[in-house]
Amino acid sequence: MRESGSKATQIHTHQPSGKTKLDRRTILEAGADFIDQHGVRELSMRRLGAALGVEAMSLYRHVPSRENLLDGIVELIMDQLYGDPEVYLEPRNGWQDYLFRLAHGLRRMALAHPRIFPLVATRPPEAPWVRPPLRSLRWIDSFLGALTSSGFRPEAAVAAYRAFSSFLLGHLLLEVAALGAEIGPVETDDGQAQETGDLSEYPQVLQLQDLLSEDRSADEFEESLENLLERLGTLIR
Amino acid sequence: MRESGSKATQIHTHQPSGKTKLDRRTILEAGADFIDQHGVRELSMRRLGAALGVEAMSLYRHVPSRENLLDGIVELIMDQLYGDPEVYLEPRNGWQDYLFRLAHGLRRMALAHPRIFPLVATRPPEAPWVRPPLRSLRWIDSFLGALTSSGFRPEAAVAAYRAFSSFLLGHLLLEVAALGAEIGPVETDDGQAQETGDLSEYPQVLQLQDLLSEDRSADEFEESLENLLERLGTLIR
DNA sequence: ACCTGAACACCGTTCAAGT
DNA sequence: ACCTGAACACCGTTCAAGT
Repeated sequence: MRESGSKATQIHTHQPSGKTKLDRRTILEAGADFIDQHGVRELSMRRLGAALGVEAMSLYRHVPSRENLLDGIVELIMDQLYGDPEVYLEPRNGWQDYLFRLAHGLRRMALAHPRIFPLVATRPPEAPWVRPPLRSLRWIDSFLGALTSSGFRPEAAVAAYRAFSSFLLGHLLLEVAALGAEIGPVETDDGQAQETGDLSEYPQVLQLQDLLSEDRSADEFEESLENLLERLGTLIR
Repeated sequence: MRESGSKATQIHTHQPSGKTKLDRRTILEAGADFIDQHGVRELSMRRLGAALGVEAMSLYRHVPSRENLLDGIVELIMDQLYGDPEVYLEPRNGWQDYLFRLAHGLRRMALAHPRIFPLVATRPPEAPWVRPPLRSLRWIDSFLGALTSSGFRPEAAVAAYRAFSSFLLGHLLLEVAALGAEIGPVETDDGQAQETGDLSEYPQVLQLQDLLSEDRSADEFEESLENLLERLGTLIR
């Protein structure tokens, strides 16, 4: 009956049986699990309560609303980045190594939680200049510090922060979207499960379909990141 | 009582008084208007019905579900790109001019409908290789044709399509998010209206706050696009 | 042929009541 | 102190009934 050390910081499956003490953290973890398995659309307060073996209304003792719950889940997932041993808060081998590790850490996070990442990308941030996917002040501070301490002028560091955010957001969102299409149509109970129809009107698409369907996302990520780092290098002076 | 030529292809405000014939197109336009004004979260079938001066259940005669309605709205907005006189379906002054115009056309669309663009970005596409924000087969075909006819090998054209999509998605999503933050907190009835708290733990952020708050999105777009076009140029052979 | 009323199975959220 | 039952005001969607 006893569960093994249940304070693990990673996301783990919560069975209805595991009647832990029900604090905010437990609820957020269960919520993240739920979205990983069934998608955001399926997540209701009642169902999440049921998953925790508790009446839905009990959640409101620890979480003020469903909106706040979603924000909390995004924050929880972002916090996993601190636990990633490959990612440093301070640069150790120059700013390129720092950015390289940060980018790959974020990519691992996105691929580990493909159904949560769209939330990371689209939930309104707490300030307009806090840009997804680097949604936490602590990481933004770390980012800017790493660059200014490496010789970037303030303007250049901020420009780098913006270019970095937009590159990661675009690439990772497309990558998890492609992944989501493979995972499950549970999210979409309607028309978009439609097969790709008649392509005869689209000769280019028809002819290049094999190339289009190929998955080159890992290589693309590497190449685009390398290009970005080079470009950012020109900002130093 | 008579309205001026009401077949206009642009989005226009539908008052409850304007009892048009209620077909799918009318419903989609009213839906787009509604989202522009109140955000997706506020859009319910009942409220959209009311906005059209009709009982909510009547909508189901023309639209199979709310999900399908949202997809239809995205499609409607994307179709506006065909009406943009600055954007060409066929290249007229080389592939760079073609891509430049296409990118700017998409940006105009995103900025005209900042609350709809996140839907363009995140709705599951009809095939995994159909990437937002270029969500239509017709545009993808146009894109690939423009590049192959300009000397891009098939692999290079596809690589360009991917890089172009990811650049636009990242940049435009961040741009409309920043815009949305300025527009209205109607979307967010909860905690995220919080003011930016104590920044004393984040010295870099504190020091660079003015730079961070500056809006440089138009310049950034131009510069990043130019850089992208240069990079794509190296793919020709 | 097109719209509607009533109904069903859900929601998020509140609050007095229970233990 | 923490959880619950019942209730409120909403949802999306179905379908027999109205015109």
